[in-house]
Amino acid sequence: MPLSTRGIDAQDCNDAAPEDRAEAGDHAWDTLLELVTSRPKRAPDRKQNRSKRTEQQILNAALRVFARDGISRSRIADIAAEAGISTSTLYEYYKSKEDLAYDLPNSHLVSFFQEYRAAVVGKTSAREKLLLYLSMSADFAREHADWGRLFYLEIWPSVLVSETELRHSVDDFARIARYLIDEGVRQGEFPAGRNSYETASLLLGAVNQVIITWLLYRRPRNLTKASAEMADRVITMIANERP
Amino acid sequence: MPLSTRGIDAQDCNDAAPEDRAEAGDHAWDTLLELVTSRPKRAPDRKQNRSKRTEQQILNAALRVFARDGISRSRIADIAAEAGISTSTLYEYYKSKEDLAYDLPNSHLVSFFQEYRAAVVGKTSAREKLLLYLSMSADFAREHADWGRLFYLEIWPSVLVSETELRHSVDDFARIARYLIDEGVRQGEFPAGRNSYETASLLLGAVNQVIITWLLYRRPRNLTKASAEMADRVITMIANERP
DNA sequence: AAATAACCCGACAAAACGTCGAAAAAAATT
DNA sequence: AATTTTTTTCGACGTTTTGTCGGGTTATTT
Repeated sequence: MPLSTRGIDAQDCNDAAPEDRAEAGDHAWDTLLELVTSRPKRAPDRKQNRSKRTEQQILNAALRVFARDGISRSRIADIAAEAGISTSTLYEYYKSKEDLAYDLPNSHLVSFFQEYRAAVVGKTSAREKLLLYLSMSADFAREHADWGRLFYLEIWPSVLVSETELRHSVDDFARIARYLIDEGVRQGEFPAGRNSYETASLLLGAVNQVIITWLLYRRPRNLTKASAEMADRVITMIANERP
Repeated sequence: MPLSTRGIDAQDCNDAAPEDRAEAGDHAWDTLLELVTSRPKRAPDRKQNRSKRTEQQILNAALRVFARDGISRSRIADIAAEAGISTSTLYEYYKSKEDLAYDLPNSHLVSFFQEYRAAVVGKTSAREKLLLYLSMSADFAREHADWGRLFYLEIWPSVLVSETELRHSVDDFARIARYLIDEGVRQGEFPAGRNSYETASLLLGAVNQVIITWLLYRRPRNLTKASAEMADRVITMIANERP
């Protein structure tokens, strides 16, 4: 649980000190990080502690079962049993399997953004920030492989994701990459003249491909090394690209 | 229906004329193309024409319904109704919805390989072949958008694909890219010293990302142009990479 | 044209999903 | 601390979807 309750304070500095130093106090960057780490949780309307515990049990159980069987083969009854509750209780918390599946990855995703936010402090160049971002995203999937399988292999590419709340967090994922690419161009680390949207697709597509292959086949063996290499390689290519 | 019945003749040239010209008559390349265009169809044991028609109706209906509702929300009964048959008849052909969903993309995929095989004749450099391959893959998804949604957004990344027959065709997809990269290195078009597996991930990941984004959001508007640009850009980067 | 094989469907069984009202537990009120 | 009220849980039950089976229909073979 990194960073915890930083929610409010970064936002209301909007009208406060408008620093003019170009490098260090990057306003838009802070705002973006604040945004992605504070997407509101759905349905926080439970009163008793017992409920929070039950909800957590459901989430843990669902993650295990989904990762093991895939969403389509998983049964609500199995998840409820694994969570130690009755199926009807589960329906008190989520109105359907789909609802559960598409809410589930949210908390992990926010955790990832929080971890990144904490780790990126001190990095100055856009290139460093970008490399860290991509490396950390792969490492996060490795450390939370059950979540990774669910998110990268079932949720992210799904047609259904565009109808859910999760969509915003997914969009944030690309938004950060795009922001850093633009920043790199402004600071002269990357050549100008390219569509940053396309460049972001290139970067994310390449790294995600490595992650997905690892999640499916556990190859290459060392994901941390492979993804960092890939990220570094592609970033270098982009930096050296003739405009 | 491109190329139609070229199945057999290319195979029995295995023991025939072993041409030594390095460029034109590339044996391994022909063999690979032959392999990917002739993956055996599952369950060809139907005798009557009536059955072939019924099976085709099922496939067409399933493609429409899956693309419209997503696999998980689609109902067998809907597909059967759309195909103009009873549900129990559908079960004569496919033992489950999953079975149907994972067999469905096969024929289109083979068609794509066949179209590519026909179009690549005459291209000599590995770079040209690779560019054509990636461009055509995007264009094929655009022309068969229903199939594209099913294949790229639901089947390919799925955990379940690794258990199905379709896996082989999916593997073929990457194998061709890898082959062409290796060929490019041999012919000096690309610098040596890189893992061709990694380079293939980079290429496919980048282009697929463009395709997926288009399938989900219809952006960028012109997929043909965007994917060709992306492919060309990445191939150029790889060609210019310092070893 | 009779026999055999292939194909199709209605009726039924099984499994999974989802709802509801009442019981149990916790919190609030008196 | 007994009560009322609110929150949470669960078993019983209805609905939807999946999957099976035997017999009837159509095509093919002899």
